[in-house]
Amino acid sequence: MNRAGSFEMAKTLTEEVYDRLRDDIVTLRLKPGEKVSEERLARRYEVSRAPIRDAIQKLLQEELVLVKPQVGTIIMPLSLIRIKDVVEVRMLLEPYAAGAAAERVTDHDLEALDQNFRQLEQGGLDRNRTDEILFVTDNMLHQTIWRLCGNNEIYNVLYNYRGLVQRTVLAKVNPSKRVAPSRDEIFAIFKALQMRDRDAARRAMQEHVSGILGLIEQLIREEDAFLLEGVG
Amino acid sequence: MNRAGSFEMAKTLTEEVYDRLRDDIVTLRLKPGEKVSEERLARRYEVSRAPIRDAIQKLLQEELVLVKPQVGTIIMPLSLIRIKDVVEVRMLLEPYAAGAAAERVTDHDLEALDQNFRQLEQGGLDRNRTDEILFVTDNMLHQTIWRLCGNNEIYNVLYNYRGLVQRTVLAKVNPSKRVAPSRDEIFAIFKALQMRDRDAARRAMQEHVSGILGLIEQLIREEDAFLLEGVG
DNA sequence: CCTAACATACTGGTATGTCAGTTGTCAATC
DNA sequence: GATTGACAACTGACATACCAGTATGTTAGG
Repeated sequence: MNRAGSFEMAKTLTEEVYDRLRDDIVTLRLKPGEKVSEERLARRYEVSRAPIRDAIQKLLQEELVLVKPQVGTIIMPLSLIRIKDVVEVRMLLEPYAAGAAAERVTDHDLEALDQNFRQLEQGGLDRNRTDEILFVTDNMLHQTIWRLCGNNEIYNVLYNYRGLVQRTVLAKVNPSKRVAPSRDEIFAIFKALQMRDRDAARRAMQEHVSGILGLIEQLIREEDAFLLEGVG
Repeated sequence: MNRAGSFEMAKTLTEEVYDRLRDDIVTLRLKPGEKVSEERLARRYEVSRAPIRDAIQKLLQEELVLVKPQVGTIIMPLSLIRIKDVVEVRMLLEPYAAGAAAERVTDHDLEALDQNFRQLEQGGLDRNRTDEILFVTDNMLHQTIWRLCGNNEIYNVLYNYRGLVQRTVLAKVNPSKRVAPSRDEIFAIFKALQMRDRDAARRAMQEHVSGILGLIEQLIREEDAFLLEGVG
């Protein structure tokens, strides 16, 4: 059911609601901690409460919402600790996945990635556009690796996390700080894939996720400092 | 919402149905590939279709069932390939978890585990009873480690897999083959926890999961051989 | 005997109504 | 002024009814 098949049959309302709701959450149109209700959502999306309930069940599984019976449903608050846990899992899985993918990547996959990287290199674009391409490229690289690693469970686990990470990045990360290192990191991964070098791919991915983990840890420190400041 | 809190409030019907349905699946009372229907299940458990649907959503997330719209719902067929993927993920996560747990385990946790291991050692029990205790002990050891590893996401991922693994073991594994090595393996893990030895715990767990992986791979080979035989 | 149109039974998807539990309000009470 | 408790508003849990899509058996036509 995962790993988007070439083209989908007609989506059910549940799926449609799920997609829209999920997008509203990860793009922060629905804010962390915000209270929603099945009925209001039903009116908002102009469907009945049934598909809303089903969609919320799926979001519950991704832990993007929190349901308290008889009280309400809230958008899962951001938790840097939780994101740190997620990134730690990625740290354990993704280097292996990258290594496996290096041995399985096809020319077609490499070509698709190469197009994005060429856009990145030519430069001359304004900052926002560069960041956007970087974001898309990074995403594509990761998802390509998940898909190619030959282990569908790894794909599932990592795929399910993508919303959480994306939401955190949008909410907390000042893009300007992180662009340069990130670009070098993912480029190194791409190069390793091109050379079908398992070890190099593993190391490059390890480096990359370490970078993300370091960023998260720094954010946690900043948050702690802010909280202490508030008290003092 | 995970990590069973000390005592639960009144369960919702959905939770109750989920528990019963899940148990019926992992104990093979509902057989892999068997077709079920929301309405029949509703009659069987004497509830309406609503809680059945919610429960099925949860089982869908664990991939214990497969839902085809307008066609039916079937119990997820056993797939050794899939289990192999699952065990590979465990191979990447559990050694780390065991190492982390070794540094966090409390005397209370050790005492609880020790009780089980003492039962195993004294012997003099019939085979079935020994296997049962071994099974329980193994389960407790793993879940203790997941809980103690300090990373809730690792816990969640591994916890979600427990049904799939259990079902496969029940369906495919001839217990007599596997008892002795498994006992030594988990005992080594326990010892490492007792000594709070991170590296030893990691290695012992690696060994243990390797053993399981080897078992699965052997089962796959046997299945292939059987299929080829059928053709020849 | 085969094929294709059709009738039928069954499925999950969806809409809607009801219910019991929770929460916040606000007046009665101390 | 603080505490309490009745009450109204709102929530998700659950029941029920209906719908549209799918599979399958049946039959008319060749």
